[in-house]
Order: sequence, then structure tokens, then C-alpha cells
Amino acid sequence: MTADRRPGMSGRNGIRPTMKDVAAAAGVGLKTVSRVVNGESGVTPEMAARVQAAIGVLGFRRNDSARLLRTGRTASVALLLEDIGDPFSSALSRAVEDVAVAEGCLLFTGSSAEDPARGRELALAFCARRVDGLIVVPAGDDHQYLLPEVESGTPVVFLDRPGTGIDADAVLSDNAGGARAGTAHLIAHGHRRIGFVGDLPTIHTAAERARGYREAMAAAGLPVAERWIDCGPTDRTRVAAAVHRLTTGPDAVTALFTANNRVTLAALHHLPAAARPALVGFDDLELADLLTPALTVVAQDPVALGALAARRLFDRLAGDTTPPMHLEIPTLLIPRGSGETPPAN
Amino acid sequence: MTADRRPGMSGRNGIRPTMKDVAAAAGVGLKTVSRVVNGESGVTPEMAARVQAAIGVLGFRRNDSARLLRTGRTASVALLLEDIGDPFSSALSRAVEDVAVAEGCLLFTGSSAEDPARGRELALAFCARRVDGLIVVPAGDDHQYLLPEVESGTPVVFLDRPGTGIDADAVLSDNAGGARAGTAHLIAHGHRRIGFVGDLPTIHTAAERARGYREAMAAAGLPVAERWIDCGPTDRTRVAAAVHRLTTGPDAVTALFTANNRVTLAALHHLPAAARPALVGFDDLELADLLTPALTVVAQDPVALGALAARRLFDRLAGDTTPPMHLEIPTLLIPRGSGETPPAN
DNA sequence: CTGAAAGCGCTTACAG
DNA sequence: CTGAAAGCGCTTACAG
Repeated sequence: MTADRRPGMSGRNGIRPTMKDVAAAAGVGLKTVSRVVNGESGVTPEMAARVQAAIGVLGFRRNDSARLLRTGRTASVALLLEDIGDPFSSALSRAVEDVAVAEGCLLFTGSSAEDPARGRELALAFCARRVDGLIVVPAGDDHQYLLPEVESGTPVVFLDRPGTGIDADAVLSDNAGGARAGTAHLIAHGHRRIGFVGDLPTIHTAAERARGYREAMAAAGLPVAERWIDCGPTDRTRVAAAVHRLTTGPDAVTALFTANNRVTLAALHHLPAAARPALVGFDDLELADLLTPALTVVAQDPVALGALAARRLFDRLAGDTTPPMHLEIPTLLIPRGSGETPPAN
Repeated sequence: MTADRRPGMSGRNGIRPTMKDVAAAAGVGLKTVSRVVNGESGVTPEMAARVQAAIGVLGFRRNDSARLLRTGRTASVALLLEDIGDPFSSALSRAVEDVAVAEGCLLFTGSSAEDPARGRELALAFCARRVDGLIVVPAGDDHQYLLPEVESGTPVVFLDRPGTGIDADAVLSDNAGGARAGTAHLIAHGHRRIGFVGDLPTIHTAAERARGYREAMAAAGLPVAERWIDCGPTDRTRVAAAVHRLTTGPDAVTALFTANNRVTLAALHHLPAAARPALVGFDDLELADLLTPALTVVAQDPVALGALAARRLFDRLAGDTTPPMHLEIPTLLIPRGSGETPPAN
């Protein structure tokens, strides 16, 4: 409430001085202030000192938004995630941020929150701000709305899943390979009837993981009963029902491949450790190594994913005009106990 | 590489049309374009149609950065975290984002990454962009550099810990109360010698939790041996050493209060379940309920913290000039098993 | 070495 | 209803 200046304090309440103000206070031209602020050469020490003094008295700080408008770029990139509150997204975010900061860029983040419309709004809002580039974990099944932005010169890199209806860079995990490795691991430990519980098959990663499961079974010459494959929403209720169906009855499976972290969590909660078949989960979980038995997983590398996507984006910004590419990051099978138990019967 | 227009596609490579271009194409004045773009009334249908047609042909999209320069605000806020990659920070982030989006603002996020200098650079970079406001999880022990920004009219809300050297809004967990409850819980289950393993005492939350521990002991009339309190960095090695020291020897404690999630994790890894004393941890962990025994925790509510901080910020932006306030969010004791075992001796 | 002019892409008054 | 002018706070040419 007190609008008076306190001793030793520069700046006044709610009033940001501009270069024009500094120029007037120092009795110099606007351009000279600009030169001093930006550390350009060719200013006499006397002039520079006068400007610096005025800057100090007024508490001037350059308005970067205005500067960037003139410059043509915004020195900012945006990262659109599924939900920045989940561990996978936040790990991606940190990796992207580190590259962005190293490149002198600030980072906008946003969550589509399982709502393709919100994702679209956010993506277009970022573009309207003229972010230099956009990294998108795509939600929904149509990303053509980004085409005009890409054609107007805003590079887009898809992360975790490819975009639909638009040919752009994508950085993905080796989902099929990871599922293949996890399934083969169960097979190697003697299992022949293996259940697959996954996400909605319309989701690219889910489909790829199901493919990897089938390939591993086929490679081992094992038949797959379609009943063993249960894909759908990942809420607790549905996963619990799927797990129950697969693990009971005369043709119960002896092992389970749970194809993402939410499915794994739900399965673990539904199955008491004693009644649990062999289990391998896609995605690592904190504390997974402290469970009894410890949880065997196919781990993704979100840091590598985020860093590579960011690299791709900044390479595009640096002028790379090669055709769009799809890059894959390997997964890692981490045996810890739950996936190494032999079939019960 | 192909700069030619494809049928059905509007916009050309790398060239963003401006309102001026649209006005020229439509043969109208700039202001008329502005009216149509912003949905203002007072434009004849014919004019509007001509403008819309030109917008479509050229693929015009308003540059919000330019608009906001004229408007004086940026419709963006920034959230400075410790590390957006950790679960607590990311939960805060999501909560802040939801409020920001509802307020029509975009969100910058950044991580100080345990480096006060990086935190400072990021905070000032956000201010230089003239974000409308700033939410800061403060790192380091001096935040006076934010004073000029606050006085220039950029509201700052501190989150999780108060800022130092600056009087501003702060939204905090009831750290002392949570630690008091956790410690009292152990006392209620018969423990008299309780160890406290915490973070560096220079960190506000760590100091508050230690205070809560002492208060609970005092309230129960129990003496506290200073050896039972071990504060320091939260790396595995140091925590393991602390836990080892506390839980062995003639005066070993019968229960442990681990004062944050990293300490709890390290303690769980160091202590085999069989040799584990009663344990209550500050901060909830995913899978905590699936451990054997399940983990009793004092849970914070990051969603409430983030939402309240964002509310505070937008209230300031709406003109609230009441004195800075410190708001506290309660914690929740969740008994699951590890904190309900009686003393071994 | 220094600075007045024009412009980045919009909006805000203000005339017609 | 419509639009020319001025301005948001800077930088980019371009003269002195």
C-alpha cells in the first residue's frame, strides 16, 4: 500500500521504467541505452556510467517480451503432456527443460488431461504465442490441426506416440521390443499360457506392446488364445475384472504381462502376493524393488526420451530440413523376482 | 523443402501472415480485421465475410505475444520448482496448471535443480518476460533479489517453504503438526526411544518437522537424546549411516520417524523388513500400501498446496492488497502397518 | 561514438 | 459501421 520509495530500494510500485525513461533520465539517446543494456561495444565509459546510474536509480529491467517481438523468435518452447502430475510425464518434462535451459529457452508446460480438446486448445494457444517449437505427447486420434502451424514454420516433435494425420518427427520407446523381451522372459521361465492386460488398443503404445507380446509367443512357437489378451481402459475396476478372469478357471494363465504402470498397479492391488502368478510389468515403479516378491519390469527411459525429443526440436530450429524421422529408445528388462517364478502347474 | 502450396492447405512455409496482410487481401482497414478476429460487434456481415475469407486463404492466426505486449499483461504465470521430475513437484505443477488454465493463463515451469543460482536466473528470466505472477518453491537462503520485482508489481507466492529476506505470501504444509502427529502415533504404540532422520536443518520444512518431533516427545513427557536426531543431506549413504547408528547398540531406538520421502526410501532400502523398527515416514509414496509391512506415513496434499498457491496468486492479480499471509495445509496420518508395531524390547 | 526514424504485430483511443 | 494514427517496449538498419 505504501507507494513511497524506501531508502536503498529502486523501482516504484507497479511502474516498470522503460528504456525511454532511462534514456531521459540519463540524458542520452534510446539506442545508447539499448547498447549498454545489451553489452554492445562502442559506448564511451562516461556514457555507459551515466546509463548504468540511471538504470540503478529507476530499477530498470529490460522487457524481454518486447525485445523478442522485434527479434522474431520467443526463446520459448512448449511441452504438451498427458498429465504433468504423473511420474512418466514429469521425468520427460525435466529432461526437456534441461535441454531448453541450455539452449537459452524457457519452457511452457501443459497437460491435455485425457481430453483431446484441451490438448488441442493448449497446443494452439502455445502456437499463438509463437513458441519457437512444440513437443507433444499426443492425445486423441487426429493432429491435423497442427499442420498449418508446422507449415508456418513452428516445428513439432511428437513424443511417446506418433501424431496422427501429420508427418512429423517422433521420439518413441521401443514398445514392441520391450513387450517382446518381457514376454520372452516369462517364456524362458517355463510359462506357456501368458495373459496380456493392456490399455485401449487405439493407443499406439498399447497396440505396439500387444504386437510385441504376440511376436514373442509366435517366436517361441506358442499358441495365443484370444481370451488371454484383455485390452481396455486402465481403471482399477476393469483391470481387476480382467486379471480375475485371466487367473481363474480351468484355463487360467500362469503368468501375466501388465502392459503399463496403471495396469500393473491395479493388478498388484487386486492379486494378493500369495495368489499372484508370475508377473512382468511395462514401466518401472518407485519401490518396485521393495515389494515381495520384487517386481520385474520392462523399464522405459523417460529422461532419454525427453532429451532426444528436445534435441530433435532444437536441431530443427537450427535449420535441419531432413525428412521427418521416427526415433526409438530401447527399453530395459529388469528382473527382480516377480517374473522369475515357474508356472504353478 | 517444397515451398509450393498444396491444395486445401492454407499458409506458406515459414511465413506468418499478419493482420496487415489480411487487411490488404480483404481490401479493408486493419481495425476491421482486428474487430473480426476478436469477435467485436459492429461489423457488417459482408465485411466480416470478406475478412474471414482472407483469413482462411492466408491461414492467418493472431500473434498473441504481440497482442499481449499492447495489452500490458502476458496471460502467463511461472512456477519455479525444486525439480519438476520428482512426484511432489509434479503434483504441485498439475494443480497450479489447472487453476492457470481456468484463468486463461499459460504456465511456464522451471526447476532450480538444487542450485540456488539456477533458480535465481530462472526467476529473473520469468520476470523479464513479464509473467503476470510467479509461484516459487524457494531454493537457497536469500530471495531478496525478488524484492524489486514484487515492488514493480509482479506478485510472488512462495510454496512449500517461505522465502527468506522478503515478506510475501506463502502456502505451506503443516510440517510441525504432521511430524507431531507421526511421532505421537509411535508414542501411542508404546515407543519411548524414537529416532528422527531428517533433511538439512537449514531447510525450513526440515526444521519445522524436527520441531514437531520434539514437541510430541515433550508433550508425552519423554526425554529426547540429541543422538536420536540425525539431520543432513538425504543421499543414500548418509541416511544409511544415520539409520545404522540409530538402530544398533545398547541404546538403539525402537522406532524411526523419517522426515521426508528420500529419507524414507533410503531407510527402507537399508533396513531389511525383518530388522526394521517401527517406522513412520513424512510424505506418501506410490506402492506404500503394498509393502510388507505397508508403510505408515504422514501425507502431504500437494494438490491442495498447488491449488491454494495459485488461488492466492490470482487473487493478488485481481487486486487483493491485504498484507502478505502464510497459509497452512493440514497433513494426514495414514496408518498402514509399519508404524503400529510395538517396541521390540 | 551517438541517436532519430522506422518497424515487430497487435490494440487503444479517436475521428469520420 | 469503418479506418488512419499513435503506441506497447524494444531492435534494426541507417545517418550523422
